Amino acid sequence: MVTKHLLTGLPEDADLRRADSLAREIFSDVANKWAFLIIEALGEGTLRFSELRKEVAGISHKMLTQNLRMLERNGLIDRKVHPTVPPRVEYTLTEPGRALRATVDAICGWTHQYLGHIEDARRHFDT
Amino acid sequence: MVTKHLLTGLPEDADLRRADSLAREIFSDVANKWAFLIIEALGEGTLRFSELRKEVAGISHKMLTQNLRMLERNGLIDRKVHPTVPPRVEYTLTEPGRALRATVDAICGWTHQYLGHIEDARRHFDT
DNA sequence: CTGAATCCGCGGGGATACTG
DNA sequence: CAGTATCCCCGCGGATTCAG
Repeated sequence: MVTKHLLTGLPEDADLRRADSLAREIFSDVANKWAFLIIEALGEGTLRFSELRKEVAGISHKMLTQNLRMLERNGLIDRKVHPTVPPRVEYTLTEPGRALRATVDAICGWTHQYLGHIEDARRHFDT
Repeated sequence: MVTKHLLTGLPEDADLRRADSLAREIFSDVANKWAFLIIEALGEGTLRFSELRKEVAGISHKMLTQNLRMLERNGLIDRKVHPTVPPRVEYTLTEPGRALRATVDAICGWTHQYLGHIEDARRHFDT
């Protein structure tokens, strides 16, 4: 089955192996907290660079640009430059980006839902 | 609204702020590729340390133990030690862990679904 | 304001050796 | 086999500077 091997297994077929390695690469790109937080911050709206910087608490200038480039390259966000001075650049989620945001939302929901369980588990573990 | 501030914002209320910082911490722990790949590998079943090592391609001994400890501490996996020699340790997802796995599955599905879009976006970007 | 480039310190993470 | 501890190096990522 394909899904079984999509990210962790070792498919025999050359095509599957190629698709798998690509999926792995995308997964490694996208499955990091900064990318998720940026996607979450964008939501349904549009934000400028400096707004994102404020919205995503704790992110550095460099990490923000780096992740924005990555997300743009993978087609998750749309980057619109207004040729004004000073420049104004607006970022928006594309359709694939919004689709991924749904799953990031799910993770946020999960975190929210299990906060109590996790606190308990931690207290129990730290002894 | 709570969810708006759950991960990115700055709530005014002290309780919310505390919950938020905790949520952030959990999010930072859990939202990394190795944790996801381990969760995905465990799936519905039970795996030993050495089996996980094989299943999660490319993970090092150290990263595996480190992430397993973290996941155990947060109550996402159950660690069962069989007092035999040689030792036998089995890992299984707990209920919260399985709940999170559903969302990780969603990300895998997303990756699969948008592979084509992403390839195209990349080709277009790399010019 | 956005963002590329450079410098650099610190810690992530690999390899290895050792215990139970 | 599972897990901890130690060493060590490379690269992530922060701070700063310069450009458009």
